[in-house]
Amino acid sequence: MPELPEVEAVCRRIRPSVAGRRILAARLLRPRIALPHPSDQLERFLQGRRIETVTRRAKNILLHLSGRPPCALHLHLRMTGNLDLLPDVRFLPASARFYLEFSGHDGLVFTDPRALGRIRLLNQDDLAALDAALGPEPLSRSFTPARLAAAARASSRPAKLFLLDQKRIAGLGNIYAAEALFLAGIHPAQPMKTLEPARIGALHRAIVDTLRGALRSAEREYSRPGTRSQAEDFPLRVYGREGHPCLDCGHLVHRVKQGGRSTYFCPHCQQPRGA
DNA sequence: TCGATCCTGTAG
DNA sequence: CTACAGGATCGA
Repeated sequence: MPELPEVEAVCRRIRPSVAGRRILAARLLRPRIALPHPSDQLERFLQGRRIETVTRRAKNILLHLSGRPPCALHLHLRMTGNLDLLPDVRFLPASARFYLEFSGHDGLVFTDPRALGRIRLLNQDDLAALDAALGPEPLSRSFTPARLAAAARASSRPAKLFLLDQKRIAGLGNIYAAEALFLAGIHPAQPMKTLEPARIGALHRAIVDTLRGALRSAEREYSRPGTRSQAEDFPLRVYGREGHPCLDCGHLVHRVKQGGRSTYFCPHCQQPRGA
């Protein structure tokens, strides 16, 4: 679930019910995800604090907390994490790994079947370091074609790996990186620095369009009861479609490994160009 | 810049 | 049984 659009949707969904609330109790059901914090210390630290605001940076969720030295609870959903509002924390889902309890037994739960997600406490320096380690937010004004072009010129990495690098662009993941490259007609192995300016422009547009579309879809999903597959609102054009005909040209979609992860692409619509 | 690793679940 | 999964980090 969690690339930038899904993480943003989670933030928007929980914000109204979480911002301004006081934490009556915190429980870490899987201590490992909060290392190196000792679980009892983390629970004690959170107890009694107030959540001021909920913000997002790339795929990172930040619950800014009240208290003397300003700090924040940093949540990363990784592959299968999620945050849900609970009417009553005495009834937890099976994949609950961590939760905060508010007044009246309602709460916020971190669920994660694979338990690859992470929770940490960040001070001001940590927050600044986190921000500094990340590239521009692709849905903000700071993400311009010129900035993308400048970063591209400086990198000989394959386009797909470039897009996954959070230091270059913050928040793209395996699915939407593949989708953006397909939209822009770029071969995933094409070295970034060999892309024509026009291609960079197309890629910039493709990234923004892909993320905007996915965000709208993710928001609608949360606002609607019942489980709908993402594909119903936001059909993926190449991701997961190995061996199926390309929706644009009919050639079969290929799957290759890059950086240990699957990349899907159309060999006809996304041909390597130039050097 | 790779591969292994952290975990659990699901599909083939 | 094996392969794979929307992520990131660490050590070689």
